[in-house]
Amino acid sequence: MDMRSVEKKWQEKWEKAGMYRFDRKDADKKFYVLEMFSYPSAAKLHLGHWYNYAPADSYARFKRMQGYAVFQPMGFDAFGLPAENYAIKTGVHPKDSTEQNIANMEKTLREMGASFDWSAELKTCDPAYYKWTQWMFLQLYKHNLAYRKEALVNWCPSCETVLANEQVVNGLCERCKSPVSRRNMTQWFFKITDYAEELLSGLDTIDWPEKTKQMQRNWIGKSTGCEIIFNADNADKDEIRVFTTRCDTVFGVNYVVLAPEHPLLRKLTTEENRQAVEEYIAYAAKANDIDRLSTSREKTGVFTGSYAVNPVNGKRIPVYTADYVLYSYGTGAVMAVSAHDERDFEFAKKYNLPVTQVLRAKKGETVLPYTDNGVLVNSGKFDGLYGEEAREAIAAYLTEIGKGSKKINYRLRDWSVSRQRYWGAPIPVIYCPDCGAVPVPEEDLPVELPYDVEFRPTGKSPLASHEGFMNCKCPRCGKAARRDPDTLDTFVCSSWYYLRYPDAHNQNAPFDGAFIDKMLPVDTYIGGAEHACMHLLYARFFTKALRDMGYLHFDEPFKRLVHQGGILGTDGSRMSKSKGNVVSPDDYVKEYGADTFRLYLMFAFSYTEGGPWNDDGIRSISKFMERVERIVEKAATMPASEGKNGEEEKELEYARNYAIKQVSRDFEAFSFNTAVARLMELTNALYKYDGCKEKSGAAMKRAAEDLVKLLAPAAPAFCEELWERLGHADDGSIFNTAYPVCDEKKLVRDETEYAVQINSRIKCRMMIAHGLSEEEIRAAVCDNEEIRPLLEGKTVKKCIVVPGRLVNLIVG
RNA sequence: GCGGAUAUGUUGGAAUUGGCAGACAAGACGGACUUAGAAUCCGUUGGGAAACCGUGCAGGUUCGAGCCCUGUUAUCCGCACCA
Repeated sequence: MDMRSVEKKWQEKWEKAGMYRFDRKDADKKFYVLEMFSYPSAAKLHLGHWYNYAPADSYARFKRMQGYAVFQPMGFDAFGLPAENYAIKTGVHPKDSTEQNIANMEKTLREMGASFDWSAELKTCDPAYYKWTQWMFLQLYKHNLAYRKEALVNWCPSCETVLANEQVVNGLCERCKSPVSRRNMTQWFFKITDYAEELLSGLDTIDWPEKTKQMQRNWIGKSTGCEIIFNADNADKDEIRVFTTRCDTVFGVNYVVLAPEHPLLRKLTTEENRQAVEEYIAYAAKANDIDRLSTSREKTGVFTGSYAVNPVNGKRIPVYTADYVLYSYGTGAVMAVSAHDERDFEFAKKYNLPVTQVLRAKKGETVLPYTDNGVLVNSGKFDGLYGEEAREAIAAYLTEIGKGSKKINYRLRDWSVSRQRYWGAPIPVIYCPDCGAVPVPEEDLPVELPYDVEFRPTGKSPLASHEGFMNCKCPRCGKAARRDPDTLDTFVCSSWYYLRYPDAHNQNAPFDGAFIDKMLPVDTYIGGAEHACMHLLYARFFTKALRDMGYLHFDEPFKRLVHQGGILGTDGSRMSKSKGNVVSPDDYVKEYGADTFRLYLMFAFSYTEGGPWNDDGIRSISKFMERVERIVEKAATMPASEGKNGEEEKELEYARNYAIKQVSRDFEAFSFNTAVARLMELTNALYKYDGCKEKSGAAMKRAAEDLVKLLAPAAPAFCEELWERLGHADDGSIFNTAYPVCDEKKLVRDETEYAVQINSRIKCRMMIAHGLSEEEIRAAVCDNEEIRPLLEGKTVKKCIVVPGRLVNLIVG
């Protein structure tokens, strides 16, 4: 078969018939399959795109044949740094290069033969789309979920922009790998922390890979403990609040530590210590995140000269500052219990601070630092209590004396969304000298991104130097005002796109609420695991926030999530231009056709595992398809007479029904490689049957038709063509026919081969008729001519029968 | 350091979740057809002469373990001074 022209023929037919266009009337039997949309970074699809989209499309086609009204849209996450960096390098405007890339990618995506509903296509850089991204910002602002504050932010000196915490990897910029430094800037934040608890508990309600859920749990980082107030021993009795999960050790506090950024630090520093503390603050600010994050880094710190009072025993303890305490977590201050915390212990040893033991091991020796649960000692009336019980009692006591209370802390921090870059959605806020920050009125949206902007980085936002953009009137008082020169993090754009697709052309709202409630959640979402703590968390946050605003009525955006594995270079490492191990799909597609390539991708890897690229088997897939074509051709031309339903025909029927059952199951589980294997078996069975003397054309055709149907999701154009040759030219498309259903009765054979074991060792195999009782099976086995001699002079103590599998005789 | 995953023939990978390990392929070898074969079809293919032995390694539970438990090693991924 000439794959290229057959593919073209069917792709045009599908297009013309509008086959994959979702009909709103079908919303009650909808099945929303979504693949993560892609960034239009390259002119062509790379192997990763194919591996993500092609098998996922096969899954969508499978659901369609099962009778669902499948909605499978595609679009482009079109804003972002790479286009801008490319522009800086080459001078090509981001809008132009992005549009060019999108046009090219659309073309190849169509050539892939995927059943996307292109009528719902969206591009995040389109004003018709980002108008609503800006609208989202305004809603969050209106509901106190967006706020502006001066904050220490992650700053990438090379990209000259702020990065979200999630975009900092090991202290390096996720994109350009330069060391990230910290800067104080006024930024917009989304209050994702308001949803910390629900983002955590909601994970138990969704069908996601356990690994990904665990990553989100760790990222949210819930920890239950106690906030305790240590009053400074000064005139103001300043309150130093610390967070601890181990309030059972509070009698053993040896000192208190403030993070170098802590607001109380300068106030508590005495004159004679001022110079040392100032130097330390400067030292800590300079240390970049790589140094700071290293656990092996030696602990440093300086004494402030001040003291604080331990609320439980009145002890006067020194106040230090040290950068092993993070300002961004908890209260930015900790109580140090040298005897029962490794870090505090190390610090105390280094600076010769006392170590007060307040816990002892229940059994055996207590070696300091002792950090496990222990029995309290030197803790006044709490002596003798243990672990959780001790913590409860002390927390109650602290509450009683007004010096603390139970507290839950999260590691999750608010999401910083301002970016000092050009190629993104402008933040819809105006700064008026009199009114301050004023949101742009909804009717004035979108705030359009101007084209003629100097985007070479200067450390300032490129938009800041565009006077036409910046100058405006205050929407409140009408005075001259300035726009926010920053753009939104592109993750904002991708946090709600799945809500836009079903209603992609709505001009009056981001989506029709009633319709979206019918179409969402996404039934199956497919994409890479690298988004675990970013996109997938942000999208959940947006859904929950919009729900609480009343715009939609479901709790989670993605019911089921599947990650495709990564395809590595032939050398086993990640594909990259610098390593020169990039595999291009184009040549394979040109030589074998898209269907063959798709089928190979499904067969050669375990979908969720991926692995190093290897094209050894692609010829065999091509051979397999030719084999299918030949046998289908043969079945199509045979006279369709019924046969005598002999043994051979029963075997073929068995193979046909077995394939139906297994392939359905495997597709549902994204176990495509085994599904293809079962189809190869069915093909082999057809050839075997074809070799028989007495064969029935009808049985042959039945098997061939089901083979083509089962294979159709994986090789769509190829199977359309075969379906037509099987005499269904008038039916339209194979994808409008019903998926085969397994007849369980055909899977029951008259006899089954059992393995026969004596004392768990296999001795022989024998055929046992279907429907015998365990007693009858036992009798048959004992009477077997190979088994009988082995039982002589022994008694059978026990007989284990596993139906359809084996019999195990325990003899003594 | 913490958390998660993975480890199976020469190779990619299966194993109905505790029941015949190695499905389906690739590769190799042999045969048929052929002037020819990189086409097609059909065999063989974990080790061992055999009893038997074989799922990273060492134990355990069980009639029975690739699968469960304990320990251990290697690789990958995520988090990492989170108080």
